[in-house]
Parts: sequence; structure tokens; C-alpha cells
Amino acid sequence: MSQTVTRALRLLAELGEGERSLDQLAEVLGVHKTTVLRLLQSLEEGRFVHRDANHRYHLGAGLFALSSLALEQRGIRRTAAPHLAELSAATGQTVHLAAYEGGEVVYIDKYDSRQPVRMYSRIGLRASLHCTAVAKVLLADLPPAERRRVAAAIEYTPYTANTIAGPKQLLAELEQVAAQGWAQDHAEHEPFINCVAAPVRDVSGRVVAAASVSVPDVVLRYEQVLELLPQLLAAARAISADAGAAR
Amino acid sequence: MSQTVTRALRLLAELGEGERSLDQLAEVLGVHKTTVLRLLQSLEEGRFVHRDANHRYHLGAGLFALSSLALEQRGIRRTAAPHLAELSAATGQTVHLAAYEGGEVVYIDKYDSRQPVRMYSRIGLRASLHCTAVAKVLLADLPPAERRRVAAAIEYTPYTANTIAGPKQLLAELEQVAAQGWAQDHAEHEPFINCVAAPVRDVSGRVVAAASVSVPDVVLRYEQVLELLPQLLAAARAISADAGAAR
DNA sequence: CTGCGATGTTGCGTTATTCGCAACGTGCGT
DNA sequence: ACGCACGTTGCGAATAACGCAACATCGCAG
Repeated sequence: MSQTVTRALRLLAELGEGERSLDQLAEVLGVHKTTVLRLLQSLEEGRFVHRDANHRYHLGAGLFALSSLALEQRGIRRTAAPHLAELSAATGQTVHLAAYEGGEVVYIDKYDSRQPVRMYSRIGLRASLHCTAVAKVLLADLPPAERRRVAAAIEYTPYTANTIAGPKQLLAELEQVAAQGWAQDHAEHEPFINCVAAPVRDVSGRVVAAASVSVPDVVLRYEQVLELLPQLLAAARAISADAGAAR
Repeated sequence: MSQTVTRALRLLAELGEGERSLDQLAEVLGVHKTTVLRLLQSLEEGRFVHRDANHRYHLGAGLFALSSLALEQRGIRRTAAPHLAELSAATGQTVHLAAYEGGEVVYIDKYDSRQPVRMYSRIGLRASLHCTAVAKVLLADLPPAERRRVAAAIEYTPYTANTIAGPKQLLAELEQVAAQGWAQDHAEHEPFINCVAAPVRDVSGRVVAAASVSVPDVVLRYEQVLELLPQLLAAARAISADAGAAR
């Protein structure tokens, strides 16, 4: 494993927090500033960092370009986009698209609600596996063996009183999710937020993504969130249909 | 400069094109696959790459997370977001937000039109300095010295018959842009696309970003694009006002 | 205007790190 | 069941990264 690359990534992570000077970065990494300088020069060459007139380093446009390029290449994201935009517009709520990859569930798209209350989520972040609706939808489609393996490996952090507390409970819920074709998060992650999620399938019928609507209960009560289900399911089915027809 | 980091970035760039196997990547870099493997392991540790069940490498969620984190930190992007979303909804056209940094103009946000014809642009990409409306708006606010320096350094690739051909012509146009408070791109970059752009200012009055509307002429004729100006200018002013009031 | 301090940059010798090789696993397809 | 292609590991050689120390550069204050 490459020490140099690891350090470069730590630099990027640090710059993700905000602009930094050379010395600050050297401090954080615990290495000589000469070393940091050279790493930064290489990163700058690749437009991953950028420094302003005051010698402050920022993350650069190359990073953004690469990220949005990769995101656009995800076919499912493109086909989902118009449907999710419409869903967000129709419900006025926050809409997420998430995918399962390599043992984790990651948000790959987000449409903000126009409510003043914004959600703490972001494209690229991991969704908790035991207390989010999207994760339940995605896990519910895994082959039983992997599902059990994943369920056993989760750390069941109890965020709220409703948070699922262990593998047995989770596996039972996943059964139900698989059967009913949608999942919910009834204040299991954030005490005042409820979500519903639905599966998006490709031609083969495998679940390739999950779409969700998240609503703070100051905006809608739990029962009202469930009333959004038909719209969500329709959107998810429409995306699946497009994905099936598209290729 | 760090060879290792440079190689790691080339790996990422290559993966940006699509999934690759270890051997393919070693081929492209022209190094032994062992070397590539170790770089990839470090990148994987930082969640910048991810490999699927078939040992194919993809760009990973860490990259997306970092990118969207950095993008969200740009205050101007956040304050602009609702206004640009509305502008895009009201006009039905593609809306861009761009900023000037270190000698280049970069797109930092984009709202797609719902027209079937999509634009080839993406967050993080550089805008051509001599033939885009956003670049003109941003360059027009630079101090005269830097403006001349930048104008002299541009390579004036003639994309269409209307493309500005040299520094003198560009500087003259920038004068006009500064005076009238908006810029246009009348089929200067793509033969069938017209754009208008307007400046977004912060408290100090400096131009910190440019907002634009881009329209293929199969959708609207040039004169009709100019009719969008009032809406664009209103949006830009609203963003500026928010930026001024916000902090 | 001049000196001082802080911060970024360069040259260079040392050595830790990376590199490539070759041998070894492993899984898929035939 | 066999073979092949592809990924992985151990190890010595050597390169590329490291830190030091001296040198610029800039901003600020006396």
C-alpha cells in the first residue's frame, strides 16, 4: 500500500473541510512541509487542488469534473433523474436515490425539498444499513447468504428508540420489505424524520437502486408520509420501466 | 513532484472513462501491474475507488462525497441554488453557474432543461474563455491588468464563424459586457446554441460568479433568447442580494 | 523606508518506499 | 477436471520520496 497516495488522500479529505495553508496541512499530516508541498503540486497539476492568491489551498475543479463524470455514467442515475425530479416537485419533499455496492449503501443522487428544514445527507455518503429505508430495500434483494453476512456485520448503533437493535430483527424486517415491495424508516435514524423507499429494478429484475422520500415530521405526520407511497411506487416503477426499455 | 500521486490521479482519470481491470490500468500507465495494484489498494482504502465482484475497478463513493462536500461549501452555490432552480423551471432551459479561479472559468452548478436536446457541459469542466457568456461576464470584472494578461494567454480556437478571434476583439467585448451588465454567446461556441449570462456579486460588489441560460436554436431563436434576459438579470440580482444579506 | 517575522520554495544527501520480477493462488470457462 | 487468465504475495534492487537547512518572498510594523 502506498504511503504517498494515502497521504495525498488525507490532504484531500482535510481540504474537504475547508481551505488550508501549507503549514496547516503539514501539521495535520505530521510530516515536513516540503513533503506536503510536493504532494500538493502533483494534485494541483491534476486540478484536484487549487490555490488562491493568498496561498490557500482548496479542492479543485478536476475533482468535481471527475465526480460528475462518474456519476453521469451510472445509467440508472440518468434514467432516474427526470422521475425523481418530478417526484420531488410533486411532493415537495427530499428525494434520494441510493445504490448498494461492496457491502455499503451509498446515496448517488438527491433532490432537495423546498422546505426550510434541510436534511443532513449528501451524495456519496453512506446510509446506515440498519435504520434507513433505502438500505432496507437494497439489502432485502441480496441473496440470503450475503444478507445474513451483512446483517451480522452491522454495528447496530441505536440512534432513536425505534432503531432496529440486532440482526434478527433486521432480517425479519427485510423479509417483510421484500414481500411488500417497499420499506420505511419510522424515526429510526433521526427522531423527527420518517422515510419511505421503493426498489428500482433493471431488466433482469434485480434491484439496482432504491428511491426514497424523506420528510421531517414538522412538515408531515407519519401517516401522511405513508400516503406518499403510491407516488413513490409509481416513480420507482417508471424508472424501472425506463431502465428495462433503455438497454 | 510526486510520481506516485501523478500515477494515482491518472488512474482516477482513466476510471472516469469507465470500469477497468487491473491489467488494463497497468497497460495504460505503462507500469507493472503490481504497482497499479498497490496504488489502487490505497485509493480503495480512501473509498476513491471500489471494485465489484468481478474485480473491475470503478470510481468510489469517497470521491463523490468529497466533491459534493466541497461544492456545498461554496457559499455562492448554496445561495444561488433556489434562484437558479426557479429560473430553470420558469424558462425550461439549461442554467449554469460558473466561477473564475486561477485563470480559468469553471462550471460549479448546472440545471438541466427538460428539452430532449441536452447540452454537453458538466460541473467541474472549464468554460472556453473567449466564446462563452459566463466567461465574458467573469473576465469583464477582472482588474484591467489581469484581464489583458488572460486575454493574451488564450488560445483563440475558432469553433464557429462567430467565435472571437483575438485578444483585441475580446477586450473590446469585455468592455461592452462590463458596461451593459450582461454577456451573450451568439453561436460562438456551438453553432446552434445561444447563451446569455449575468454577473452575481457579493457584498463588496465584486463579481463572484456568473449565471447563464443556454438554448439550442431549434428550441428558441436568438431574439427569443434575448427576451429571457430580464428573468436572468432578476435571478442574478436576487442571488446577489441574498449573498449580500446572508453574510 | 527598512528591518523582522512568517510562510512558501529550492538543493541535496540519506534512506525508507516503491518498484518490478517471478512464483504462487484462485476462479472461470471449456 | 483441466488449463488459462487474472489477481496476489515475497523479496531484493534502486529509485523516488523524505527531511533538513538554507534561501526567497511577502506582509507588516517600527
